[in-house]
Amino acid sequence: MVIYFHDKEEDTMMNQMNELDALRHSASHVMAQAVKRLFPGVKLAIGPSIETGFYYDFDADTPFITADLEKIEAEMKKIAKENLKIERIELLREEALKLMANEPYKIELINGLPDDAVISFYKQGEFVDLCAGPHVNYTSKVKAFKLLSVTGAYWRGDSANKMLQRIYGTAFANKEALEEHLQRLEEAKKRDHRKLGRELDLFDIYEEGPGFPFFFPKGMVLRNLLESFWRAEHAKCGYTEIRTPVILNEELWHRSGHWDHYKDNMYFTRIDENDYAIKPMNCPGGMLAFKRRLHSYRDLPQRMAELGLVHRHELSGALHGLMRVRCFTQDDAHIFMTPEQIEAEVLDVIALIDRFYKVFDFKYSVELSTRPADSMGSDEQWEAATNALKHALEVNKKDYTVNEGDGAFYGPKIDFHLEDSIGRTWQCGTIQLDFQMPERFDLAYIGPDGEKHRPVMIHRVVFGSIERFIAILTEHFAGAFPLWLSPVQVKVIAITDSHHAYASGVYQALRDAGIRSEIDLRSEKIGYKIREAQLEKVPYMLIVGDKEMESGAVAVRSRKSGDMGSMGTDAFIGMVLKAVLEKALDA
RNA sequence: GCUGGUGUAGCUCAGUCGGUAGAGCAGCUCAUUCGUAAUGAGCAGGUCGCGGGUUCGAGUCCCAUCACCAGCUCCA
Repeated sequence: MVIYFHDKEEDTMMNQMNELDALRHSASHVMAQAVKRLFPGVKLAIGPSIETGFYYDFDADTPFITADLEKIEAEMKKIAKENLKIERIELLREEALKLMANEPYKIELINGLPDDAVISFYKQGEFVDLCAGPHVNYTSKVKAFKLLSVTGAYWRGDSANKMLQRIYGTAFANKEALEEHLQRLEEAKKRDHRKLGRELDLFDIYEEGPGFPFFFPKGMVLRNLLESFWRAEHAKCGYTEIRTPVILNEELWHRSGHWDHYKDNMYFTRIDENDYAIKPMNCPGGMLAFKRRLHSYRDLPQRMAELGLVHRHELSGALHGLMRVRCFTQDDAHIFMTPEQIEAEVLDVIALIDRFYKVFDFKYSVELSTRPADSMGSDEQWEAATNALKHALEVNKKDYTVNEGDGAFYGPKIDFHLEDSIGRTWQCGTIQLDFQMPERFDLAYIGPDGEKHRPVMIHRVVFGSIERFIAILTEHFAGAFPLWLSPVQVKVIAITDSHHAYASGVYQALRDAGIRSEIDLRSEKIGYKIREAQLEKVPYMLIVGDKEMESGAVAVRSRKSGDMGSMGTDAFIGMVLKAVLEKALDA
C-alpha cells in the first residue's frame, strides 16, 4: 500500500507506526514467554512484527492446535498484568552463545551475525530473547491483542528445512483499534471474489475440477469486455494477434527448455503412441509462429499477441479461487526485436500496463526479479538482460524493489503486483526479457547488411491472467463493477401489470442502444424488486409507473445514490452511453 | 506438497450424552397489483464430502481419502 503524507503528518505518522511496530514486536515476545511457560520444551525461532500484527515461529514436538491459542492468550494476559520491565542487554558473542545454549535456532542466528554486530537481548522477567529491538518498556503495554491462527512455516523460508509452528496474532495500542481492525477483516471477507463470484453468478470452482474455474453467462460478459478492451488497445499499439494450440508434441518442450526447468508443473498426454504436452506457457508456440517465414529488420519490432489458455500443475495447497488456478488465459504477447529496440519496447510496455491499471483505478507495485538458481544461458546474457530492464525502470523513474533469484528460467523480469481485498499482493503484469528462446529456436532476421541476425524477445502480459485479473477486479469494486463492465447495466422495473407494455418498450429501446438490460415484470412490490436489483449491484434501475407512462419518461435510481428523479428515456440512454464510452469509474 | 482448521438443502447455518435431520433465505404454486432495500399462505428440497471401521444403532466416535479455508513453499 502506498500512503502519501505531508511533512508534519508524515513525522507523527511514522512515529506512531514505529510505536505500533515496537508494541507488536513486544507482543510477540510476550507470546513467546507464554508459550515457554506452558510448553517448556519448545524451541524459539524468530518472531517479528509484520504489517498487520506479529508472529513467532516455534519448534514444538507436538504441533499447536487451535485450542492452545486460548491458553496462550490467557497466559499472555497474565504476563501483561505482571507488568514486567522490558530491558535491553548487550552481550559479547561468547556470552550470547552461552545464554542461548539451549536454543539451537538462536545459536544459528548469532553465528550468522557479522563480527562487528552488536548482539542485543531483551529481557522481561524470566524470559530473554535475542533481538535487535526496539520494544515498549513494560509488558503491561501489551493489552489489546488477539492470536489469530497457527500454521506451519519452514525455518528460514526454505521447504528443505524443518517445518516450524507459526502463531499469528495482532496487537494495537488500545481495544478500540483492535476491534476496528477485526471488524475490517470481517468486512473484507464480504469482498472475497470467491463469495461474490458465486453470489453474483459470475464464476465458481467445483470439487470436480480443483483449480479449473467455470465462468457463467454474467462472468463471460465481464471476460469478453476485458478482452475486447484489450484487443482494441493492443491494435492501437501495433500488436497483431495469433492463436497457438493447447497441445503440442513433447519434443517442442525439450527444445524450449521447459522440459528441463518446468516439467513438474506440466501436464502430459499421449496421442497415437506419441507423447504430447499441454502448454504451460505460450512462448514455444509463438516461436514456431514467428519462424513461419524469414523476417527483415524492417519488420521489427514484431509484436505478436495471444490470449492463450495455459495449464499448470500448481500444488494443491497453493490454489486460491481465481487468484491461483490450474488453467488460465494469459493476455500474452511476444515482441521480437533488434537489441537496439529493447529499451523503447520495454518502456512502451511499462506505459501500456500503467495505462491499463489506471482505467481500473488500481494501485500497483513494481519488482525486478533476477536470475534464479534453476535457469539457462550465460552470466553475460543475464547481466545484459537484467541491466536493460533496470535501465528502463530508471529511465521511467519507477520505484521498484529487487526480488533476487525470482526471474523466469529464461530471463529476468519486471513484475507488477496488485492488491486483493485483505492486502495480499498478486503478480499480474510482467515483462520478461529473453535471449534464450531465440537462440534455442534459431530465430533470425535479415539485417541491413544482408546477413542473418538473432532477434531478442520480450514475453509480456498486462492483465497477467484474465482469471486473476477478474478476481482482483471483483474484490477491488466489491462486485459493484463500473458501468462499462457491469454484466447487467440497467434493470427496468414495472410497478404493476398495467405498466408492462410501456416497460417492455423502454427495455427494447435500451437493448437497441446496446445497453445490457434486464426487465422485472414479476408481480412483486417495487421495494422488493429494487432490493433484489440493489443486491445484484445493477448500476441503474428504471422504475416505470403511471407518471412515467404519461410523460414518456423513466424514474432513474442508481445503486450508489438512490432515487435520481425522472428523465426522458433518450436522455437516460445518452447518459449511459457516454459513461460507458468514457469508462467512467463513478457511474 | 507441508502445518493447523472446516465439510449438514442452491446459499447461510443449527443439530445436546451415539437413538435415524431442522431453520432462514433462494426455488415452485396460489393469492396480492403495490411508487424507491424484503406482501402473505402453501409445497418441494438432504446417500450429512466420499469410502471403510466400531456399535443393536453413526451427521455425531475411529481410520483413510477428497475438497475447501488460513499460512508456508511455489507462481500469472
